[in-house]
Amino acid sequence: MKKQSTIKDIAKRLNISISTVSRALKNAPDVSNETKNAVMSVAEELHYQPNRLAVSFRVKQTNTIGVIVPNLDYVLSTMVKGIDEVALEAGYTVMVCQSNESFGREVLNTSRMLQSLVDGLIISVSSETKTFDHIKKFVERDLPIVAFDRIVPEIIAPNVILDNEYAGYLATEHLIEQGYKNIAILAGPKNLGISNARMDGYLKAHKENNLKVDQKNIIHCDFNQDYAYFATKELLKSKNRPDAIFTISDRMAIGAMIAIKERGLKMPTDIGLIGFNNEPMLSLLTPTISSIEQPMFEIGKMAAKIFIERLHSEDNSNVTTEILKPRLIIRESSKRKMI
Amino acid sequence: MKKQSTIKDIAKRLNISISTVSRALKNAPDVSNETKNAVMSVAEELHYQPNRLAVSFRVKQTNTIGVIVPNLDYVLSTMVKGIDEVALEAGYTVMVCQSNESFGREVLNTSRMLQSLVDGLIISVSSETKTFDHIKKFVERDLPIVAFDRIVPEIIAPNVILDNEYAGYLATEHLIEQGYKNIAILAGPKNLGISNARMDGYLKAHKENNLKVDQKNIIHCDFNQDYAYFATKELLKSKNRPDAIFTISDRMAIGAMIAIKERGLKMPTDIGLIGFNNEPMLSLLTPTISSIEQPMFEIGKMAAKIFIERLHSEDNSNVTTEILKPRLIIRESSKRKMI
DNA sequence: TACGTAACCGGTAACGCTACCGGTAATTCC
DNA sequence: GGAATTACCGGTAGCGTTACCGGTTACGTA
Repeated sequence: MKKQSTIKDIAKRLNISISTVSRALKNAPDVSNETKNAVMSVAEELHYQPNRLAVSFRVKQTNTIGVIVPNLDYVLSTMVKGIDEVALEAGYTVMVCQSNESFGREVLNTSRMLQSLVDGLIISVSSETKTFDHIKKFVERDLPIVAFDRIVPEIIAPNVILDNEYAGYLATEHLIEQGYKNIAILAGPKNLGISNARMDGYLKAHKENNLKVDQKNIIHCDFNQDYAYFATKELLKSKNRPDAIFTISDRMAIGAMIAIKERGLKMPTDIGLIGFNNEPMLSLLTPTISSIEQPMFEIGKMAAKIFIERLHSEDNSNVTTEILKPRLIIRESSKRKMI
Repeated sequence: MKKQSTIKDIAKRLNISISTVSRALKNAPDVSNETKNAVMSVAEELHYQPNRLAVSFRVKQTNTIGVIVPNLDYVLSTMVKGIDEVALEAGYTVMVCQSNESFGREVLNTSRMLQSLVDGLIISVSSETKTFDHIKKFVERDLPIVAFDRIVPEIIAPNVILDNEYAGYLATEHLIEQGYKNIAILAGPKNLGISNARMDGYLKAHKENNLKVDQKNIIHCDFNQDYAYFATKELLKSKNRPDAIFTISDRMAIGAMIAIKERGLKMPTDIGLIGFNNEPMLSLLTPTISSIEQPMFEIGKMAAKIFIERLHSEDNSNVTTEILKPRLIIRESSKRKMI
């Protein structure tokens, strides 16, 4: 381990005090330009790199922001890229950790980060997360938190999320408008907020169109292709089989698609299908699959923006929820009306 | 900012010295069990959390390992998950940064990390990276480095990579074995190691089978669906059009597929196609597309394993290159021989 | 001439923790 | 019974940096 040069070295070299060097380095007003220049050039010469650890320790600020996500799939990794974008811009380093959808892992990550490693947290909670004590610890320490994608109780932290209800509404409304009348929804786990909100939109669209909802058309299953496959298979067996399916993720849509094809049904004529997230592959399948697109990058940027605002403001009592709008992407799988 | 309790608080509470508390907390042998228990319980009571920043500063070790990747696509994010896995296991925190394939961003990230934030670096360099001074700085400071996925000159750091030449060989050999004779390759940028290695395998397979390579069948283009699409379109126009295409990424395979379909050619009869990475969507396309699978998770784990070994060993002069084997996944797009 | 005021700069403490040295009391050994 | 060993524990320095409080010099101003 070669010795890193410090401000002390610079001071010794110039026969000035370390405090002057420190001030010169940060361009303080009470240092003459002459000494500033001298310091700068010696710093250059010695390849001086400030020891961020020492600084952070001293000023109790790390200038890094912790990001915890359940995984790094298409959606989340794009959101993280958004966070990265504005964080870097603002001079912060981002520390990304994955919880792997595990509550324990999430708690571990938060507690490690809490040990003075980060100035705050931007988090998308795992699907297992039901309690929020680990997050409250940040609040108690007055460290800003913002939640994104997956919601967290508002008392605890501001949220940046998609308008999931509207998204569900949009998808369902589109199917109804295309003449589908017996629409099933492959929802996520029963108590997952993100899933329920999308289902609310589904219900709302039915109500507005005076269609009644068959409870058998509401399927709760895991966010997962295989589950969706089996669920769809079951659905299609029933005598009053649905004529359209709305899945709350594209992966689930794929599972549904496979079951539909196996059954020999044609999309969109026999049955309609619409997914969620608009992953790029959807336009490559036959038929191409409709989906709901969310502004992932913007959600990430917004989360980081709010985070940094809170970091710089004294009063963080106002906890807001930022809701971004989705967009409906119509493709072959759900478009049976010709214009 | 509520005051965090420190070992000083614990010491005061028990009327013992801070050094004893420090030792008790880390279960040192020269502290009686009695005081250890007392310390532990008071620590619990005060919600004591060690200040990792102070510790890291003091012992000049952060216990975090920096990871820099060009992006977080399917392949890289799985590799990162592998790194995460063994790092967490070994008690390290992982700090992931994206360079967005930008050299400038990569340098920025490395230099920030170098400011005593990490104990070393696991990196997959950006495609723009041609010089390695920013990485050498780690070496100069005796901080371990390991490169993965994208290779780095061996003098600088050990590598963990796929056997790209063998992968290229495997794909090409398979196409030849299926009776294709005029095989094109959509390679990456001209000076990208990863791409050239795969091309070497392509050449080797030809040589071994006494097929000569038509230079017009070697196309260099960006790692990108659109480029691949246009390149393929051109290829298919030529009078002696290829009867098979090997692309060095799945995204490129998709681009090629679209061009092939547009041209009205059937896979695998008219033309064969094989991609690279085995992204999950390939099995959903019609036809399903063959590909080369790399052990992503294992590469990540291996990189982290080697990294940690180097962290703990004194002598890091032996710089190795770990080469993992790919696997050929045969699907419809390239299988025209019935058995 | 005396004094106020900039303009600079230096000294020191402190952040929380650990490493090291040294000390005391109790126990063991010949 | 004296020396050596063991089992604990305390004091202190210091990691690199910044914040704070002073101090010195030079220059105006009355």
